[in-house]
Amino acid sequence: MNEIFKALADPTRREILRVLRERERSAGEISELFPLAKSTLSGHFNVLKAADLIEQDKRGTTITYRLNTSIFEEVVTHLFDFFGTQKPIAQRKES
Amino acid sequence: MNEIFKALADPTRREILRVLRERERSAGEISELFPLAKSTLSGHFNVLKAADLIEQDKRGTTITYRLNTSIFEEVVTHLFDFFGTQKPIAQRKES
DNA sequence: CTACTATTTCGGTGTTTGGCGAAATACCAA
DNA sequence: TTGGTATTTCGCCAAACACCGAAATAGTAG
Repeated sequence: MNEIFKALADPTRREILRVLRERERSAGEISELFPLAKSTLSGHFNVLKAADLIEQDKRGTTITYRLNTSIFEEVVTHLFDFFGTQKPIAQRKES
Repeated sequence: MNEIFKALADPTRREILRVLRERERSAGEISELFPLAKSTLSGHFNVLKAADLIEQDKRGTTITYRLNTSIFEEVVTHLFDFFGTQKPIAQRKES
């Protein structure tokens, strides 16, 4: 969960997710949309992958990235954990 | 929005939010729950305040923090913007 | 005013992060 | 194998971040 929030903290990575929302794209296609070095983008892909926010699949020398939408529910669930206005879901024993 | 995600990126800050979810607390009370210097926590409060995730109110020399739950909807809306599985909300002219 | 308590601000330190270009890897085609 | 394209990994650097303790601020009580 920590990795997800860390990944979402960077505006470039959020924009990558937005771009992938429309359709999957190769690393090269994505890099054309950003004024950043490919190596920099590659680093962002790694962070997003580690957070399980994107998935990759490779054909030939081309790597295609696609959004992992299933993670979305997890994030929302945790947000409820901070902000949910109803009574605690369960009594946490302390903290 | 950027400030919100940045604020949520740190585990200590997320834990502060969780603690404030139960009830509002003074800076001093919060600091007892964490193995960190008060000055460090104070820095975290500033970040959370800047992101509008918490509100403060001061009586005498005691400052009480409380969760701003209304921001929650905003965050979820933006998450939909990344992950929402339905058709694009609106055609963004480019990117 | 002095003393005390609650909290923040300041200056510093070590670590993490985002950026780059160059080199490495991987695959395909000639 | 040589060459070309797609992408990543590797140093490196500067900026941002989390943390601390000490000093400053602010309020209350004597």
